[in-house]
Amino acid sequence: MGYKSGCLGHLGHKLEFVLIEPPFFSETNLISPRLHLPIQSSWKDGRRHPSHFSLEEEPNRSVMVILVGPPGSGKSTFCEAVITASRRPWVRVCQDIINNGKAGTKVQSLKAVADALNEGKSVFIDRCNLEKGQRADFMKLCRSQTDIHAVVLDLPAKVCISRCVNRTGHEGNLQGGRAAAVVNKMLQNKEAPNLNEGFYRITFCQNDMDVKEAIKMYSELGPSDKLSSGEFGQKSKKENVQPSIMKFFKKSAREENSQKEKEGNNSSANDSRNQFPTLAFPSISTSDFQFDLDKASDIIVESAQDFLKRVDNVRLALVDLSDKSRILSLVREKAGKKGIDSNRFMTFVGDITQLYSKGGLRCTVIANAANWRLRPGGGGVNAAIFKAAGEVLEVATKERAGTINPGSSVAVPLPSTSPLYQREGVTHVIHILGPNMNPQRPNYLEDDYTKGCKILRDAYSSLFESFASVACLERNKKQKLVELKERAGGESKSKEKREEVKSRNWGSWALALYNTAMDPEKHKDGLLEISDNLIVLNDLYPKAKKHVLVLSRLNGLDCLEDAKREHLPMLRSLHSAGVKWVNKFLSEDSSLYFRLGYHSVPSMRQLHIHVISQDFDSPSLKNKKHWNSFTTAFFRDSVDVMDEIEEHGSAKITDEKLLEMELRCHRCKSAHPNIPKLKSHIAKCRASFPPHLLQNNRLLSASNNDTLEQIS
DNA sequence: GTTCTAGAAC
DNA sequence: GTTCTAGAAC
Repeated sequence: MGYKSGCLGHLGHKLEFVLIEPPFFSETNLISPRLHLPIQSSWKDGRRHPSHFSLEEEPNRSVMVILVGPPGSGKSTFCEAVITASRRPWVRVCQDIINNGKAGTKVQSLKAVADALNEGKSVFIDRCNLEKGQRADFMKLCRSQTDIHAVVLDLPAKVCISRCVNRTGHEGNLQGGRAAAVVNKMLQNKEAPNLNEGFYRITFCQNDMDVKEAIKMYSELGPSDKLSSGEFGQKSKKENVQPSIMKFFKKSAREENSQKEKEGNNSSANDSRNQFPTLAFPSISTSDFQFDLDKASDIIVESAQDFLKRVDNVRLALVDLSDKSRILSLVREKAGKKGIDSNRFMTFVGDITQLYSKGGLRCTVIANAANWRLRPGGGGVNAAIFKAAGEVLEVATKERAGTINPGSSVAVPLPSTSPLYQREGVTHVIHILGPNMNPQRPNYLEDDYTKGCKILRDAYSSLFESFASVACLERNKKQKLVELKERAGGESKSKEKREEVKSRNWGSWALALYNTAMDPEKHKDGLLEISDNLIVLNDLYPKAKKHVLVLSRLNGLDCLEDAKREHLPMLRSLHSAGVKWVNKFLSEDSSLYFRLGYHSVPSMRQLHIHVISQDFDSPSLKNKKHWNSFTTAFFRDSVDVMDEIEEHGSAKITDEKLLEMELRCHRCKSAHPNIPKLKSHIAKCRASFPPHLLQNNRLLSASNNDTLEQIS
């Protein structure tokens, strides 16, 4: 680990200190689903799910101290003084040095804070934090077992300025003459912390004496101590500066948490987190099939983590009946260690057939630990689900499949007449069969865990993939329903609307490709290939080393949304032309990788495939929209588009909101605070591409044997 | 789609 | 002070 830690003797106590320093914040460490917390407002609520509270595990309460003060107010000195004298494990997160000793970003700080809190450490947030908005993101990271404090270093501006002017070697490089201007400007926008923001305690320090007292107070705050709540030391209320320290007993923590647990379960029906498609699943193979719990829990956590990295706006919940469940606690522990966002992957104690009615957990899809015949009975989850869903599930299952192999799954839409649908809101049951280590049951693996683990991995990956496609279908259905309602609501109005949508207003700049396609001879310069039905040209502003457009010449086929079954021959020829150029480029530089695809909502009129190398090494790639248009689901691989149109008559168009997503490396999925940082990362990232891209020839490379075959 | 620029963030 | 983003204009 790249942080320093150690022990110092202090009054006979063991003292631990932790100073964050590079290379702890290397880019690879930024791979953390938890980063969604500050970025994705939809998971604002950072509390752990009620089912995550367990009496034995409850750690001492940690404290998040947000320091508030301009440069020169002595924030760093404050932290260091407390950390060297305290018995509590503290982490100081200082944005000025977080990036390999240099100034870093807020996202990096947020990540460091989240990590420290996850480890049960207390945190000093050493940045100015003068405005409410600057504090808010950090406060969102807080979980229920952490108290948020503010220490306001409210010293006279001239004191701060003179300290800045006189200091040398400041971490944030703010020193000398320009400091005065910066401090004054910052103080103009100062918003004093308020308890309403969510602080448990706020300590104001008006002078050096106050600061000393506050340092003493925090230094003496032992691991299980708790300061009293409220505002202290504001203006001249000196009597409150030295607050009483009360012992915080574990017992009271337990009581509080069990209370929270109750409240959580009752109110979670309206919980905003319930709006995401959620898959509830039992642990596969670990009960009747006697699969090793430790191995199984590893596989569950890894599979879930991998899935959640790739798919947004979904949740997974591992469910077991008993709160003493060994598999639940193993998974909880391992998921915690990996820093998986517990709002997206949770463990839940309850009956999988009554999650909503009894537990308040809305799960649109549940998994069934099925038998190979896909028949009811046998006891356990399988019997319970078939019983709760009624006969209609048996019928619906039979329509889909007769039997199932270990390691695979079968998704069955649940008829709306099923009680499970009506009462619990379950739209699909996914049957899944895992490996069997029980000699009494079919397909006994004779303790071959190499095979067993592979099958279990396959089973979970098949389950999660089924869930993803089900969730996607449901989402589209809802959208269509809304559209239908709108149309029924006002035929004349909606007619106009549709016309408007259909004849989308393309700006003059958006017609360049259309004009070229209609009259290529006029725009011959720079065209790589012209035929009767298509044109290939270099993108005027290439976003990678190689970036060409394969343009349809069909008038009226403006964008992906317009592409229907009758256009399939055109789509196939565009694709083949693209693959041909990929092969040419690969023969010139075999180190490249390529993708061929469409933008869900293009900026330029006239249907075109982007053929783009995956280095994204280009000065024309300048902003978030550029990046996300090629690396999120906004980019629709040509192979998928052809499959979808063949199967459903049209291709899925993804939401333009994807373009606003955080910046993630397209290979290792690490998050980055801005485009320059992202670009320097991707210049060196050599992680393998996500598994999804390695399938179905979505990614073309010199080593891809099928590349050549695709031309024919 | 790009360019320009105000202002947010540091 | 500088760096970076996001929105307007084209």
